[in-house]
Amino acid sequence: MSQRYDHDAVEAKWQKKWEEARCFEASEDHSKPKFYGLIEFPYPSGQGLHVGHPLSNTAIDIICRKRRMEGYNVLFPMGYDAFGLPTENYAIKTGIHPAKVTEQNIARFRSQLKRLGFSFDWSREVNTTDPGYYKWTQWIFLKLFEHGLAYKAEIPINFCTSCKVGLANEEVVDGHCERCGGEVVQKVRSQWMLRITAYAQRLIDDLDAVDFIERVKTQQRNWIGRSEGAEVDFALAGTEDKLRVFTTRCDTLFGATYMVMSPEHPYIEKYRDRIENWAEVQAYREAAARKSDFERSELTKEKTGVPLKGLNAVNPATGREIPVWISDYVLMTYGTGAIMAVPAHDTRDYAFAKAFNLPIIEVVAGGDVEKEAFTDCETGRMVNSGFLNGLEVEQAKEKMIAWLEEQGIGARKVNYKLRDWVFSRQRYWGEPIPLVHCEKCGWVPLPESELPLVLPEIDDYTPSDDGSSALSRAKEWIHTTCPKCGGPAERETDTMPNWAGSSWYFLRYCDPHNDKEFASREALDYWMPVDWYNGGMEHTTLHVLYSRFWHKFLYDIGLVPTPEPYQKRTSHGMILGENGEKMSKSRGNVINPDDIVAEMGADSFRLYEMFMGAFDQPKPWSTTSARGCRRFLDRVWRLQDMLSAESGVRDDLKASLHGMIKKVSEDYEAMKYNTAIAAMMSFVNDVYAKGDITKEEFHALLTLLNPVAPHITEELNELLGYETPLYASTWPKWDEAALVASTVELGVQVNGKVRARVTVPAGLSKEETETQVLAAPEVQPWIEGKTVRKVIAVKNIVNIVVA
RNA sequence: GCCGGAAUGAUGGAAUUGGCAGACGUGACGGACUCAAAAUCCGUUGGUAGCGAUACCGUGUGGGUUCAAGUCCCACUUCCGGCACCA
Repeated sequence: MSQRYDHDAVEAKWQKKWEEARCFEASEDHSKPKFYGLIEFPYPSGQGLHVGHPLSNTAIDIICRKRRMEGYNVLFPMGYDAFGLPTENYAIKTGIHPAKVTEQNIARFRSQLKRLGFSFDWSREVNTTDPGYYKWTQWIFLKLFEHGLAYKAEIPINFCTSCKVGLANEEVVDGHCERCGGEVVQKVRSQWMLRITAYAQRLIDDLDAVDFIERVKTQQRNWIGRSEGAEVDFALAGTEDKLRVFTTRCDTLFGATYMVMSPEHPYIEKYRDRIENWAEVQAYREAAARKSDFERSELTKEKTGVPLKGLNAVNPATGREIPVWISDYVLMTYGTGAIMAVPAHDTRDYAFAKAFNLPIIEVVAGGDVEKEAFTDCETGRMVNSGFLNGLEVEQAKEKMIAWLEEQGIGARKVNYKLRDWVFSRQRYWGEPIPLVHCEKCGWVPLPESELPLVLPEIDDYTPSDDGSSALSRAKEWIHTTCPKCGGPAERETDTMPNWAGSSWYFLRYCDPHNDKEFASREALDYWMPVDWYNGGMEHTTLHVLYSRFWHKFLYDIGLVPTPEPYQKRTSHGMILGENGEKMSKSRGNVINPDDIVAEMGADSFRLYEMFMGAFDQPKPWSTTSARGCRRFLDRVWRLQDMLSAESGVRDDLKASLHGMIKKVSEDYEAMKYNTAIAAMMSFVNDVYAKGDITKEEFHALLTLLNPVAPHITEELNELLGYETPLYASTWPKWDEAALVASTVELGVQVNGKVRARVTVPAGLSKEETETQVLAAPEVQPWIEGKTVRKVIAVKNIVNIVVA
């Protein structure tokens, strides 16, 4: 009898062996085909790993282990995205330097990850807070600056009142800070911005060339929010000025009965003297300024606004004067900050017109504008619209654009919802922005020789009361000389957001110890692009979009070989608590991976996470189900007591074995890990029913199971007497011929209902099958005395239609 | 409101993409082993009726297409994600 399966001993043994053999380190032999598998490097929080990390990691670990067995040179690296607020907040509280906290947290993460047996290439570990790494983050920033893609702007930013830090739009969730949940308000600050909008169209277009799961593509497209339309100039009566608007419905121009400007529109100040109700206007603007973007958009109900008395616009289509209003439903940050209002065909304009009794003119027939706005573009026909009358909406748009261009008062225009990326953080624990401000020369980049610009040692990490970072108090560090003129200059005290280091880390993995370049061109040519990248959906509009943008920029300036960083992007579903709710400390339903590993071992844990359900769907945790996975590994372990005296693959197991090889091979590739594992369970059940297994059959099973449960399978492989460890073995191939059984059981339907089963020899033609089935005794009771109208034989089904 | 995803036994989930619904696991029940328990092994387990073979019903709801629908079409309901006054 074999010994009991002792997961601790087995797993420790093999983890040590792998480390000593360095068998998962990527080779620099560039003649072999490569595979670059990637998972999002974790933020090393104080809490350690949660159950979601191993889900993503195991999924790609399986693919990487399989690829190695298929002969690929595999790069599967790991690192830490370690700049960020929780560490800094902890430092503020305790006074311990964030670098020190980071180091401790990384040590914990590393040991947890090693305990789970992932086949990472640990020799390539990166850490975004290491000056040797962030030197290159700063370097790339300088390249962006050099090419005009980094600029400083006075803009209203999202400001978290609790973190005292500016946030990108992507980091604001329901008017609250994504990280701490604090209230977010608008604050005007001078901020570094990255011109991601310059890449908006390419970020959409190039999605066609990559293999991302569809929901990632759609979500990115929606976030970028392309919309096609036209810009149109409306003359302001009695002035030389034009009020420019953006519209997607220029076909409805004849129906524009008033205009609305955002309360921040510069024309309001400009025409202050003409505005007769200035006090009222000013009061409205002040009230709007006090509201955050969130408040302004949250209360979708009541429309508010004030007319600008004394200022009228002229509808260029009708020549009529129409009033100009201001309202906070028009955003200064989109389009031109002003709109033409067509209440008959826009629901917001309709609500506004109803609230303030403004005229509603129908210009697209087909709805009932007495009741509601008619916004359908498919069925309507133009009316009350001069030269557009009778046209369909799409035709009318084209004709209107042509007319506008001819008149010189408008043009085709594409707008995007995507905004430029607010890149400054008023925080200590981030990459310093390597620029200095000189009175004479303005913003001057540091020369490359001065990189990395290292964070200075300070005692107090708290942001300053004026909202600037703790760095603003490091006077010695701040005061420097201008690299250009040698005069006195000051360093930038804002740091980069934590998305900076993660925007290019996959490049560093290709050549992580290079101190001359961020990565050698040779390494990049060989390894890039990432072949398969798995990560969370929450990063779709943040990290994935940002890193695509950086990568495209680096491609444009000739530093990387591919226009896209990731060839394939997949995403896992969230693991919920046992009660089906999201895991959280406050709900008290958090599962700690350490506990599970201690109880049943890393292999069982990995196996369970892969077996739980569809990889991309959310699914609840169940510790009892996890124990079922442990039970399966116990059954596999005991197969060593069931070794047959025979050898080779026996005929009666051949179909079952090859079926399993095929199923597992294909299902791994499709991330259908749950059904792959079910197939192996079925095979083991077959073996138990049969009573014994040969060494060769067992070895095939172990090879297939190895990517999911690497430790136990290596141990059994060794116990079986195989000298080559599984990690150095070859992935098995299935034999299609072996899959064909000698007989097939057909389900026989009569009028669509299964009535009988008939076993016939395999490989019969359709006609022969039909003849045999109609003659089969099991079928007779159902067709006797009836007319057989039709017989359909498909796959394993024969349907007989009788009357 | 818009864009995605989902709804299948007590339960997590399968179903070769139109072809025998419920694979595999959990739980439950029964049996074997044991002085006993645990562990293990072997069964049973969608519902209703029947001793039974069997019959009828059954994939959120209502219609439809088809020899055949969990799968396709139309109209809904509920839940989960994302976006949201984007002109």
